[in-house]
Amino acid sequence: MKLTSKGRYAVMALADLAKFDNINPVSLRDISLRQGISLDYLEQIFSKLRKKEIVQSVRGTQGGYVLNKKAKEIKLTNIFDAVDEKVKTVQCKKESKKGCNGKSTKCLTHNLWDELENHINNFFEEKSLEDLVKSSNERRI
Amino acid sequence: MKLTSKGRYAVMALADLAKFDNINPVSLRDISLRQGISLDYLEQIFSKLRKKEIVQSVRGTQGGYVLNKKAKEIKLTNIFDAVDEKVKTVQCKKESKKGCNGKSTKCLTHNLWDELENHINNFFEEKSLEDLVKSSNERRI
DNA sequence: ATAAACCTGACTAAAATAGTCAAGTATATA
DNA sequence: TATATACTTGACTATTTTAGTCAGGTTTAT
Repeated sequence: MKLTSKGRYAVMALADLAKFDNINPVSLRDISLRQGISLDYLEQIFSKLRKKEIVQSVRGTQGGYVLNKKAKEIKLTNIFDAVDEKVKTVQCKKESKKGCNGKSTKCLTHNLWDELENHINNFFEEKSLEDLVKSSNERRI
Repeated sequence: MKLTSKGRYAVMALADLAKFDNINPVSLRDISLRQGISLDYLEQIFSKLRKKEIVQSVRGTQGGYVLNKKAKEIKLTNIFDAVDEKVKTVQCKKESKKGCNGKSTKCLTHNLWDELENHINNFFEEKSLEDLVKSSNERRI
């Protein structure tokens, strides 16, 4: 099990955005340079973030992106969700495979995966962008 | 982020083994039939479990596998570890990329991934095979 | 003897990942 | 108004990972 770059990049980019988000929009080019992420790839990621209304775009020269909500209100779960990085464990019900068809022969570990999903998602739901930026500032002192 | 079949199968197979582990070894063929997992794939998985001393093999007719420790002592973390399914998030130190070389320009989210790893691993470290089998029995009543 | 079951390594099709590339459109500013 | 900056979109692709299969073994209870 691993976290993919897309999810990591999305969080890194937004943390960067949250940190430098004053009045002016932040360009992807700046984020690309600061975080070492390909500009083209960032564009794909921000396209998704915009569709889910996590960021707003400002076109033209001096344009860029701004957060669409307060950093406090943007939870990690929203970010991962936007870039299709939800935690998935099993889909037992898909086909009535041996040992798990949702009925009496429920698979031995069915509930385990549910628990695991909840456990991980709880983490993502508690953490906000603000938490990230704060803790990075604290470390700076 | 998703859990792979290899990890799931390992846990499912061991839960099955723990449940039917009396005196006689349990053959992979039985597990394969009960859990709907390819026999050949199970063999690959059990080869790893054996190398990490989670199970013991009994060769020959009437052979199979038995747990090498008590179900209570086998934690999920041991299982995932054995089949190379450890949770990995980032390896910032690998190359001194922009924004994270382990020094002052530590990447904004570095600590987040550490926290996440710990959070997930805690879950795996707390759960034992016995917990799985128990809860599946309780549900049966 | 022989069949059941473990054991090993090589191979592969399909999917996912991590991008690149190309061709735009919008707009602030000189 | 020319132009450079920056967003926008969609198609394409190389690489890696996953989830197995396949083909050959070896061991041992009966």
